Amino acid sequence: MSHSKQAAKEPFLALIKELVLTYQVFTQIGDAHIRQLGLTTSQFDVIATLGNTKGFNFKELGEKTLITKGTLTGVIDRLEKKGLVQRQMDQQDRRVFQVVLTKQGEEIFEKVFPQHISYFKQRFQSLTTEEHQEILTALRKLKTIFQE
Amino acid sequence: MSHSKQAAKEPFLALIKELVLTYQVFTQIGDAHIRQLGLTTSQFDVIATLGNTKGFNFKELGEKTLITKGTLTGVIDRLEKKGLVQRQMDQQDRRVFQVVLTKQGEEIFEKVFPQHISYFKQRFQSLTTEEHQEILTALRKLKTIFQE
DNA sequence: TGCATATAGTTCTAACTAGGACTATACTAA
DNA sequence: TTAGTATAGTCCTAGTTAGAACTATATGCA
Repeated sequence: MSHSKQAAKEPFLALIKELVLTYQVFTQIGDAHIRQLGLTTSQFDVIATLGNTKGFNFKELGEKTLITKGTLTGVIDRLEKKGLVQRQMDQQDRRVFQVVLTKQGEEIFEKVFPQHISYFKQRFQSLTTEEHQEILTALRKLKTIFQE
Repeated sequence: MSHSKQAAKEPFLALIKELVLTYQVFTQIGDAHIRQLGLTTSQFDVIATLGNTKGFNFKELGEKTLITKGTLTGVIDRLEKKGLVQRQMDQQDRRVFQVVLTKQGEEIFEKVFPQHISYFKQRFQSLTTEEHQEILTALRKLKTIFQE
């Protein structure tokens, strides 16, 4: 969504543009950091979601990471090939796989996740609690608009 | 970025999560609408950017649409194949192509762009000018944090 | 002029993306 | 039991994505 030349006429376009830019900047610095750690964003998300849990099936994992099922199959394939996660049969329902971190996956989680967290945490130090709350409220309001 | 279970401990994660969700919801409804019109988001962005202009070269187009050059080549290729845009030689600099809408591309632009705009415009009606300004300010603040 | 460096766009690779078709399994109601 | 329907995950397709290597052209400086 660019439309910058229209933004004067339609002020809401400036808002959308700002959302896109903010997200873009966020993912760029986040992705760069994660890539340095040898993972993709999706792979990191999966590992972060599975960390400190007993695992989730594909459906749950997809809902939590916002990765759609078709994509998730590939992401899990690659993580499994790297030895970081494992598919486990579900006894109750043979259609279902539980995805769990391997020992190696857990090590990565414990090393990489706090690192990534603190990478962002620093940047948020400058926000007051009030500002934090304002931004949260603003984002929720915006989200609601899109959901109407 | 999921990390929902950590959000209690690290409040800034809730903020990040909300940003991701908001963006996700926005792109989902936007993309769905654009897809109905037979275009991808990137293709739409290019057409929307080129509309009512004399065209842009790849560099300018990339900056405006936030599409990186490597990706842009492919997007333009496909739009060219559809007959919606055209590469034009630049007389001054033979490394440069100007990308312009074809007649057919302009027709699409004139039909589809206002439709898409109004699709979003409706949803923003409910915002007061003040709320609008608050959200804009919040997004800018958040973006600045990521840019530090 | 002629070399060094910069820039524009293309190509390549690995991965992600949504959506829909597909397969296997489970559930539900007659 | 059996037919119909729902669900879980996979496969397939077309497209996007970033980044890095590459080619062609331009520019700046000696």
